[in-house]
Amino acid sequence: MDTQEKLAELVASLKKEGTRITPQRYAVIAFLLSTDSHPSAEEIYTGLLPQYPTLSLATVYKTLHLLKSEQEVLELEFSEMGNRYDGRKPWPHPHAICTRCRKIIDPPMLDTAAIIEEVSKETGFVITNHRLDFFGLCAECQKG
Amino acid sequence: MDTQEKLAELVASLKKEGTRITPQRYAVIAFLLSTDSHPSAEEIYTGLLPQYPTLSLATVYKTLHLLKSEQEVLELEFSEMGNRYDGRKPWPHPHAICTRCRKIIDPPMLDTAAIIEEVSKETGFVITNHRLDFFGLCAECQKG
DNA sequence: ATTTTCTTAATAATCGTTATCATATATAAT
DNA sequence: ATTATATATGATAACGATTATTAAGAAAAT
Repeated sequence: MDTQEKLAELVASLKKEGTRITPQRYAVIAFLLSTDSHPSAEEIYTGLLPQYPTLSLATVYKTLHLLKSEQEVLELEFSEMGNRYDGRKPWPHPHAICTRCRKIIDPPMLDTAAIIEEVSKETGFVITNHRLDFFGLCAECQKG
Repeated sequence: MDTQEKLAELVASLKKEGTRITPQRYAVIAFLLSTDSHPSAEEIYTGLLPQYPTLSLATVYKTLHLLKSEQEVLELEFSEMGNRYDGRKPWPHPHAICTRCRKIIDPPMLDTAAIIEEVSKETGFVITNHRLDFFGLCAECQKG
């Protein structure tokens, strides 16, 4: 399924639940589905500002919350570098994060299900969410 | 090695590097080594206040930074629930976090080295740090 | 003892995020 | 198409955890 299809589907599903699709919301959603870069709220805001000069950062945050409540965006909380958002893979998955250029990429899937099963057995927890972050230097930043 | 030994050793090592061991610093370090509860800065502060009524929260933060720079405390950043600190196992390791009572426990070691090796190969990153968090309900909170 | 250097306590500043609220607008009903 | 009205927007204030600032205090060096 390509980006356009995903966009249409997501918008339709939101509409069905009674959510109004404003130009601002549409723009934020389209932006999120257009990139693998895990943008921050600020980056979404400044990225859209040229085309939506009256857009408010508050609206970006509100749209992100809306999508989060519908499980349509993954929020990665970082206290140092601010939160980042993934609209393409809005489910928990591992990330590799470059501490120099702050690039975030998705490593090919590890067997997270097996790991979670093990932790669950060892701790007695019912695991409902996870966060697997690997910090280091990306290939490009190793050269510089 | 018990807590008292660890405390003496850590204090000696800090002293050797020219760090002054003030009563406040000693108290924060002793508090951190006395618990597996992964306390917040605020909890350390309020925990010590009865015995150190003039203690400042800023001093707690500064001491935590000092220990972090010496790799003697592990800082777990959470933007929602605030940062938590682990002075007993100050190296990266997995955590199981109860989303209801906010308890944090250490699951018996997974083979994190193998996982990191795999991520490193797949991404080309040099991995220098990691954060493996598993969120859910602890055994007690499943009952309530 | 005096000087220098480091540390503390109190509090102001910071910054990403959230809340507030008057105005604007998407949608449904007419 | 117009209108009604519930909801969303934009501007900005408030928030809260952390960090910075700075005058006063304590430890070490001379």
